Amino acid sequence: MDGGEYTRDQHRSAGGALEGESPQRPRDARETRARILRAAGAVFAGRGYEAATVRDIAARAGVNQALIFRYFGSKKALLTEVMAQDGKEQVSTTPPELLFETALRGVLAEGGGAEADRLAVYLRSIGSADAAPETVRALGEEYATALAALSGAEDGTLRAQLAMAWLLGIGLMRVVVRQEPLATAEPDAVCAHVLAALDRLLPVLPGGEPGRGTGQERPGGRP
Amino acid sequence: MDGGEYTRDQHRSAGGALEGESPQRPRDARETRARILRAAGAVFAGRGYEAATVRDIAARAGVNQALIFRYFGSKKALLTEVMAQDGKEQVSTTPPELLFETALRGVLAEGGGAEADRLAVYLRSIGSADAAPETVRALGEEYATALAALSGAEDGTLRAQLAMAWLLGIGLMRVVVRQEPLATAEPDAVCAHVLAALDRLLPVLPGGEPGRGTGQERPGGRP
DNA sequence: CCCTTGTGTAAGCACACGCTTACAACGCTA
DNA sequence: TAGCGTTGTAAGCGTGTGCTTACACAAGGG
Repeated sequence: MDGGEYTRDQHRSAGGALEGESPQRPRDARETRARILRAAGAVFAGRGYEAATVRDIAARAGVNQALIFRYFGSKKALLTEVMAQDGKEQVSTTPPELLFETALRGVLAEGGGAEADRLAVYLRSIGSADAAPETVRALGEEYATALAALSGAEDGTLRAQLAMAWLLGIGLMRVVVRQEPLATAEPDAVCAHVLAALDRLLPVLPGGEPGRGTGQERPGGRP
Repeated sequence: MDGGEYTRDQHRSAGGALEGESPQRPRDARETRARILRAAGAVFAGRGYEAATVRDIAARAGVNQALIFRYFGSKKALLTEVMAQDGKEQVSTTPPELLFETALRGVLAEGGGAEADRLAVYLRSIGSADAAPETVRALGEEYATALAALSGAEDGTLRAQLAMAWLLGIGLMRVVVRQEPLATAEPDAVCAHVLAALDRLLPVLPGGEPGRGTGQERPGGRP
């Protein structure tokens, strides 16, 4: 399917420093590890955990597959490491009332940003691997508690998880089911609809009536 | 893991007509086919397509695995047939304005009803198998057009698909991620929240303010 | 009776997978 | 130079998979 990019020319790699870190060292374990991680992310995202093979990942990374086991121990451990990449960073660096919209826009962002890739890994691997559901649960818990905290309602956690479920579902429809018109709809349009609807669930989120484009109004408190 | 029910006593099967069709025929191809189909549904739902094995399904159905290939040709064809079971029936037999709530309640229904099983098959197999996304897309199209028809809005299809995405996401959270409290929340409570929120998206759906239980109000037109 | 057709079974083929092993090339210090 | 730990490689082991083959019964027709 995909052409054979990344066929690294053994040692003496040319000049093209591709991560902004120590360009052109011939036997660099850190670089190799990172390369494997990146390749694994792409392959897991494109095919799901079960369908992805260690040989594929090794080939894409341009390394021998034995290295994968030296560096990560097992295929499952590799998946875990791929999914654990930052992730919870966003929760702690984004103000809670913007968390949902930020995440939504991340889901809606086009074309293999690292973030969309990670979501695809979740979605495509979620059915198997049992590492995936666990990670989704853990990450989801962080998002949910952050969102629940700012809704004063008694069932705030439920409400927050319902919102997250919508996020996941939208990602599923766009990334793996690819159903039109949702798959290629304008992020702004989707965002407006979702935020408007969620106004009933989590009243503190920004975003009022549908069709307004980016939500910027209603910046402050709730009654 | 699961106890070995279904260890059919070869020929001379006892009396218990279990499908309401031609009880107790010793070598009944139709019955065997149906048994395989049922077993496949259960195994695919519990483990996802890739992780499920033909041997598992055969054992659960109490038949030789070679029969599976005689009757269905391949594992993938079996998946397709399992997912194609009725499905679109619901769309044509349910009045559009109740379609969403009916589907939602199906998703929320506890414990392996055939419907929840089929949803689990979708969700757990959606990442791989590429038969699954296709079927979800096809089925989703039917739901979406039915829902879109009753919303007069120009972007009715988008709105309908967003609603379906929520459905899928809620199913994912409950069935495969199993995140609490959503996983074991009261169907009525979830339903009320979702319908209330969707009132902004698809105004013709029943269901107004949250916390009311089943919605019955606002039966008619939109402005 | 044999022959054919439909249903069920035991055994195994070919292959791709995750993972391991034995070894070579390199960079470094002495 | 030799010694040593690190990084990379080629080859293959064991296993489980989807799927096939060759055969055993049952029933009907000549």
